[in-house]
Amino acid sequence: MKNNDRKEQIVKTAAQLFREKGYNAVSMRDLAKDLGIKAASLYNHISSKEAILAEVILSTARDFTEHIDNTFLEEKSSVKKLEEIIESHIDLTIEKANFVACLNNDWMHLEEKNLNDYIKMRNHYESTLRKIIIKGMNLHEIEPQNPELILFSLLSTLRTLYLWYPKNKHIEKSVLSKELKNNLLKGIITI
Amino acid sequence: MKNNDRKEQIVKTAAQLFREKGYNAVSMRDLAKDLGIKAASLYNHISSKEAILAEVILSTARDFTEHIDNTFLEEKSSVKKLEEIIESHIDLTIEKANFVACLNNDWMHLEEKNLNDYIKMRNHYESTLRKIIIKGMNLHEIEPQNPELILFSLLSTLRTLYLWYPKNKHIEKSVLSKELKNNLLKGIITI
DNA sequence: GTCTATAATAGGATAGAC
DNA sequence: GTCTATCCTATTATAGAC
Repeated sequence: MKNNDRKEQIVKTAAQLFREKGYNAVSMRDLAKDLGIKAASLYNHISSKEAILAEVILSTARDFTEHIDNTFLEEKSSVKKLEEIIESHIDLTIEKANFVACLNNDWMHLEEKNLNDYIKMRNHYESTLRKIIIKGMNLHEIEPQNPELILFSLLSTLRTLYLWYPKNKHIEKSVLSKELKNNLLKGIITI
Repeated sequence: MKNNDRKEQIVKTAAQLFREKGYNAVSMRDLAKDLGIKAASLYNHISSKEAILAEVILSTARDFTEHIDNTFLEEKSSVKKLEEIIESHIDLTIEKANFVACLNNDWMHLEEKNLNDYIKMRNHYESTLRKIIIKGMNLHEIEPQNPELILFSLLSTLRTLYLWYPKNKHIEKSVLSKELKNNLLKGIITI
């Protein structure tokens, strides 16, 4: 097996285990067992357990960052931008649920430098979303409310979609997208 | 110090540490250190680390269960009941944020029997809330949508309020309550 | 009720053979 | 690239002195 395939496989399997049991409850022996190798062999592909976590979380954080940066720059209404953001969360949740779950649950187990990078990206994400909300408010597209509360109620739902989706896989993505937008936006959009 | 005071103090301190670092990242030495005693002394008050977690989580789950059971039995509209449920989440989050955080993050580290009890209570909670939503839908108080999605988008926000509140303590509870109800319900209530 | 000492186990990581 | 063997440390929990 080529080195990079193996590494990818390790990271992917780790994401699944971390999601199920939490980072600290998964041992390198557990991970190796799931891959059908011995724990020592893992270190030919990765430098440490934390490096795996960093790969899982930071790659996913970069995905989210890229999406919102693109959306931010578009020439569209704020409401349309919020809809695109909702869609990007649905897409990423469906595409890599275990990675998104890890990002949500285990970021605090990153060490120094990786933790810093993650927090920077998260702050950037929230601040970009905040700008979109406030601009929408100024242009009377969005109800004048506490923007922090809107930011929170939106993100809290989008960030935990990974908990809900597996139990409701039967729902069409297009239906989910439409209903979730309705659900989250109708409360904050001027009629 | 009386035995029960000490036990309460242990559970409360544990909840704070679990919230900050996650159950598995907190050692009995860490916990003892915060209490100014040695790890071995903890076992005069509690039987195991997991028993502390169970106390934290199950007591909080019982609080939530009691609240929703009371609300369910009242002679009020479904929307009024949802407002009461939102309020109970705000109250419990403010009152015992660390406990609520643990319940959300560390329930999967409960063992056999306690895990079972927790999941039973959670299922009961969700099924009661589901009934309220569906009744409201039948009475045309709530927009006809996928009830599972409404259930999820409500709960996802209410359950993670503990993440948001500490950063926004300056907001008046009455304002938070009013704006959050607006935010969460206006999207699902018939105009 | 708290201490010291220690048992028993599990964890991350490395060395070196193949 | 994977293995066995092993190091070193950390962990939960108990025994028994004070």
